[in-house]
Amino acid sequence: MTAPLDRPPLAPAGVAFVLSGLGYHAAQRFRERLAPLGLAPRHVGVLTALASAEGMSQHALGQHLEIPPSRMVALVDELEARGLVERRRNPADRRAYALALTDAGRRVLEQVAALADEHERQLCAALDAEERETLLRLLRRIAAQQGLPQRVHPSLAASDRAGPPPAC
Amino acid sequence: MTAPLDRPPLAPAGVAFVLSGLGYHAAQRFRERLAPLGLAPRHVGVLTALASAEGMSQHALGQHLEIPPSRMVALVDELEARGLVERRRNPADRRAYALALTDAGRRVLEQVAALADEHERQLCAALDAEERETLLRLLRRIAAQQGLPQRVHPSLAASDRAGPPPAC
DNA sequence: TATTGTTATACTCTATAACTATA
DNA sequence: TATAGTTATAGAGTATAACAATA
Repeated sequence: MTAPLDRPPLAPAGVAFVLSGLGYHAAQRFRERLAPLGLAPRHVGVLTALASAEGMSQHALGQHLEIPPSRMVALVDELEARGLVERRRNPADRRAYALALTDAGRRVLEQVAALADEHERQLCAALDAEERETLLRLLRRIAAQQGLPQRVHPSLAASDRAGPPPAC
Repeated sequence: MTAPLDRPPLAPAGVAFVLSGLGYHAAQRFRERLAPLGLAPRHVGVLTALASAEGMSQHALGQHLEIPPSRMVALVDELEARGLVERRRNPADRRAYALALTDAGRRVLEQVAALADEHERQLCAALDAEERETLLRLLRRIAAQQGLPQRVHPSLAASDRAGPPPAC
């Protein structure tokens, strides 16, 4: 038996709500840390994927990350303008580029890794090492069951977000 | 001592990354469940807050949720157009409205609650009841330490997100 | 005829600033 | 002079579709 309240009985926030709010918060803080490098989280997504797949074409990388071609153009333009990525012509197929990280790109990725470590530490400050491990294990179980890829952030596939023109 | 890899040694995703990805995922799935009602998550944020603060002015509600006035206009316009919220003139101060949920608004909130329950269940399908409790406890500890409000979703204050015009 | 990358265009969401009316 | 709400405008980010070059 529950006691009557003087306000409408709001259900306490569940896992989904807290997860969503905390995930948003984590992403924003990461975005702020990244800003001084002139990068947004989506750029890190591309750089990181590229680090594991040098020489991949723009199209293939976009497919891996679920980023449509037209968006890849702008993204790679930006990274190339910052000197972090190179578009090399592929002699075997002159339609496609072979994308490559530059040395500057690799250095920036190291900076990003350091900054991500600090981000992780700050975000988890409330938990001890064992609790962090427990949390990570539970989160990974959910992520796996929900079909999320391990290293690709789902927000990169922004197609389902704000809603594009409704496919006239 | 770690064995050499044939690929660049990518650090495994930490709490921050998994949290952010899973939070995004949870938000998207919630958005999809909401779509048939003609609502977006932001509308639910406003409706929920209003349920605990009937008669509040548009401005005050906006401050509580950290939503700027001009955005509140559009948001309340949309909710009013759907017949979920009423703008009542406040005789004591004719500049301000007293916002109120309509009966339809209350019914929709009940539908949303049911749908959120199902969402919660589906999202946590990988965990048993005890694990869910553990997860929720850990997430709440982090949320509290990070200064997040308990019932207000941080994405409602979208000011820090994509970046508005840079305050010329 | 299919594929890689590009451009043109349109749409959503947002914030800032100027404005109206009340106080 | 300050406050509640509104409107006008501009910018960031995205997707679709038409297009060019190459296969």
